[in-house]
Amino acid sequence: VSITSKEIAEACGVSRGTVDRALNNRPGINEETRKLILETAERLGYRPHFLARSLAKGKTMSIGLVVFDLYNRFFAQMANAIEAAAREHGYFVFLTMTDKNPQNEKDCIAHLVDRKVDGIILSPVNNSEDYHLYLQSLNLPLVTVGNRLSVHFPYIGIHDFQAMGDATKHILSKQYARILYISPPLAYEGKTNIHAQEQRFLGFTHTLANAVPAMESHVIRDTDYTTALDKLLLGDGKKTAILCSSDVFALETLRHLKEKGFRVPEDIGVMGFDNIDVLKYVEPPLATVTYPMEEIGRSAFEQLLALMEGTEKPGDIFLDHRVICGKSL
Amino acid sequence: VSITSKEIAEACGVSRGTVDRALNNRPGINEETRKLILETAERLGYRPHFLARSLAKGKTMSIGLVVFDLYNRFFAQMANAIEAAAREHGYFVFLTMTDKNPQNEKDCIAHLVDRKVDGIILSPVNNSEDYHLYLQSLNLPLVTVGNRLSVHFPYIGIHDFQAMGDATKHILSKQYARILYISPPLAYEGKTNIHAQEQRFLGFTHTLANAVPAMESHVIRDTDYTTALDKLLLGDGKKTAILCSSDVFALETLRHLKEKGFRVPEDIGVMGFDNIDVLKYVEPPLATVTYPMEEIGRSAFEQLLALMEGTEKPGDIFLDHRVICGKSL
DNA sequence: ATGAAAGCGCTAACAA
DNA sequence: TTGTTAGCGCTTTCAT
Repeated sequence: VSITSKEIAEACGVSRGTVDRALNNRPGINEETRKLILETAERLGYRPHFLARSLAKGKTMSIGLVVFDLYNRFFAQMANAIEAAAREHGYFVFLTMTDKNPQNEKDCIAHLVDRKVDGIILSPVNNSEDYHLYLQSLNLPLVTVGNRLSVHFPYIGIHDFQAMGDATKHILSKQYARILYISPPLAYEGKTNIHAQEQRFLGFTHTLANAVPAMESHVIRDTDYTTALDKLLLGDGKKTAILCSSDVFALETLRHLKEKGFRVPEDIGVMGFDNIDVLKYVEPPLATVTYPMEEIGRSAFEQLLALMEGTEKPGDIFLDHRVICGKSL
Repeated sequence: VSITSKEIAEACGVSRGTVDRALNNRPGINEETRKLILETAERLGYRPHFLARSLAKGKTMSIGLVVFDLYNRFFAQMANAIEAAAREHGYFVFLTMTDKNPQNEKDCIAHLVDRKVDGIILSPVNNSEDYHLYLQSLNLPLVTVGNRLSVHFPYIGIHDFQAMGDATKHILSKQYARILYISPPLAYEGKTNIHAQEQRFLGFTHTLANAVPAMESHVIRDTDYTTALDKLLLGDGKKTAILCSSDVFALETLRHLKEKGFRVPEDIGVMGFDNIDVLKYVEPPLATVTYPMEEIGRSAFEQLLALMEGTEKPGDIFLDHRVICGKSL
């Protein structure tokens, strides 16, 4: 049904080689013939066959994106930026999702490799030694986001350690008597990749350890963290701030506190992390840490591009973060 | 670097044809040879070359997804569901975004066609007569979501007309003296596809026209709708309900009202539409209309699959919606 | 049951 | 400047 370069060749009375030269403006061809060929191609509505070209050149001009899911605002926004950057450069994006399931991630990667993508942007949930040996063995340009995997793959993100440290300092600067840190359960510790969350946690403990004067603190990593929270809030009327390792926890905490009749910030302070876009509709404005999600996406693609083109040796990129005060502290 | 079927053939001392028969369990091959070939393939770590297969078979096992962007919760959730459904069936998804720009949409479609996707799920922003003639001329399986395009392409969604009618009735059943309808500006009317929004609007006006007793109403379609809103809320103390054509408007309205010192629902009622997932963190719980976004995604893929496989004649699918009362009315 | 050969549509190296 | 040829890796038809 569709026009091939061979038909153009016949229509112009030249060879396919010549047609190819004209179509891809390669040297070694008469201007006249080139014009003729280009015109006929136009007239016939010629469209190059991508698969055939890819097969011949060994490049597909497509990349794979592997994320947890798109319910997560971070991934949705980042994917958005990646797609935009990619298409600007002629690349298309295969979207795949793992639902945080390590096996799914392996399958996704395997499929993307089978489809001969030119590169992969991965938000890893896997973490084992074997795993990144496997990835290296693929010999495929790959950059990571969301969670660090190993020094062998560029990582684009922020300094989570410092960022959470800054958040902690921000709370320390206020008049609180104790601080609770809420973080996802570590049930999967060691099994799945939670590098970013770990860094945040370390940033918190490190900053707190050096705080003068020292401040009382508790860490909640239970799956059912609201129950754990209730227990801690019972009894003494110590002025408490709750620092959450991500906005989603902070929002749920906020909701939970309201239900329990606590006022924020009068009775209890709450701070999140990520500055997801829905915060603008939440009352009171949540204190949080912001960073450019779109830019992470864009940079990730650009680093991948550098790897794919082999022009420069790409490394990690750390973007700036900033504390947003809000009115919840 | 990678093993081809030819190498397997040589290793087994058979022809490529035989290898193919074994690999794709086709009839006409000795069980012994098949086993031998399968084992060698396994041993050598053979992986079929997707591009080559696609080129030969004319099928790529990939589909294109064309949406506005992923900031929109509807698209993010739907894309999530589509990817899951697709991969379950062995299809991969090319993600492309239009930013509501008609030209971008055309480019996206053109690129997807060039890449020989087997089908497309489109959330159209274009609307012209020429346009769907063009799409038809592609002769490619295509289903639409988000906005209806033409009767020639299956549409998966809800009955927006009835749904907004139900929302209107819900408000009518409460003790309000007037109702304001907030909808996106119609600056683009006729230029871009706003079918869903139109249906909602019609559902509103139709229901209101038949209301007994009649109720005062105003429609706000200004770009700067908060200013328009302020004007209407000045003066008479008529008990007012604000019905928004989507949750995002409702959330912004909510925020605006709070700033102005209005209490919701005591002073003014607010209702949204879509039940986006962030509503669970908003205070007061917003009255809205809910419908299964994931199911739309899944159904869209299934309809597309039916089209691609040519098994059955797919048609439109309308999923159920439901009013959620919330506490904002 | 197996092999041979012709494609799918494009690219690239080598001749002319 | 142009044509020829040999791939890219897999599928499929037709012989054997």
